[in-house]
Amino acid sequence: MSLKFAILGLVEQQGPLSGYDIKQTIERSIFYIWNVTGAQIYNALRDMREKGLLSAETVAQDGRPDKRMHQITDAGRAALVAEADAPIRDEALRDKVLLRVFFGNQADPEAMAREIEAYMARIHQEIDYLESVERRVLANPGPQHAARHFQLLSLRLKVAQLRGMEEEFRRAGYDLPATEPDQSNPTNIAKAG
Amino acid sequence: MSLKFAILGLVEQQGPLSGYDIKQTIERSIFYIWNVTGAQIYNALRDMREKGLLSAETVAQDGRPDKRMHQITDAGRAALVAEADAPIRDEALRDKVLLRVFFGNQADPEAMAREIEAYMARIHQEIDYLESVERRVLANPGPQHAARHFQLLSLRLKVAQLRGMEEEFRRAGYDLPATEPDQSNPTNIAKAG
DNA sequence: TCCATCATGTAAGGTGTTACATGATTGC
DNA sequence: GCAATCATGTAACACCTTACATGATGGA
Repeated sequence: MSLKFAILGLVEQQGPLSGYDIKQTIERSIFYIWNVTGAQIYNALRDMREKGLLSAETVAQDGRPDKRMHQITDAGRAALVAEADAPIRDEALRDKVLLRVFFGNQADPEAMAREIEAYMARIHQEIDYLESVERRVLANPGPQHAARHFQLLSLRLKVAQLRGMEEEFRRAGYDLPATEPDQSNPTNIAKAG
Repeated sequence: MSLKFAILGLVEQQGPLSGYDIKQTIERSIFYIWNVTGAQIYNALRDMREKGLLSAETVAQDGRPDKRMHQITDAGRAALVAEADAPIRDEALRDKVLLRVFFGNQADPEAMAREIEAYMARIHQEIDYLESVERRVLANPGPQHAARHFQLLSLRLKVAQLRGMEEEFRRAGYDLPATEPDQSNPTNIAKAG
């Protein structure tokens, strides 16, 4: 349901979108929360059209392939609000990185330390990048108060998690490897995996 | 692979275990990292027996059903070490709670605030509980230095994430609802969902 | 010439969730 | 008498990943 919830939310907020647009939008907005592949989106869209949550219109373009622009329907809006109003459940925990840390004694000790430090470097870059996203959101006012509030909150929650981990790794004696900062094209944790 | 990695790690460290034992062990040790159902474990065990990663022996008991005790094989140990030595990849992000926060503007504002505060209360209890686990681990020395180091590290990383979120919710103006502390049977985030 | 971008999809396989089924013992 | 604990499993479905397939345009 979560992927469909995300798609409904994005289509509701950003007008008509193609599958391709949705992929791009996710990579610009909720990449730090929810990761998707193209195949997943096209499958979800077919399903949602069949269930009447979205309506689609094929648009011909010249020099480019046709695209199917999706709009949210009344049923879709109802499904979106129903999900948004449902109680927040604690999600099933599944953290591969923490699992690897837990069984870190099974690995070669020096290799493990290097892996952890490389991971710290990626966390560090991800924090920098999310903060640049935050500044961008703040710089662009726009009228939707509530949408911005929750968008910023989720962003800051994610940053807070990452910062917490970074500090904890430091406390345990691990160090960031020295690197020159690269502002132009920050490695994106969401993409790298 | 992660579930199988976890099972290999536990069977390696805790000697022969039945499917039921593995479930109990997970609930006592890595519940905050990896959540499983019984069905999943029995399916994984069948698979791993067929692939020769585990060997099993059926043990008859009186007054209780038979059980199949599993031991790690050489092939299993090789698979465990191979996974442990593989590079740590950034996992595919999938956080239902942050997704709900991101689209929080689609919900009723007061209901949303209540949901968030209820969630904060669960985070708070989870932190308390994980800290009690940490104290238990510290109180019980045992000879396995490396195992303990990584176990404590993963525990503290998780606590650091939760603390980070708690602070961030507070900064955003959300408050923990007042409750009397219940030490006897802390609500377990891993289980509640 | 080759790669990236735009644009949509199928197919196969892996993983996870939920519901169901069985059946004895122990404690309230 | 009923619920919980011990113990194992199947079946159906939902969801995610990976690989494959097509094909035009525009820039280095």
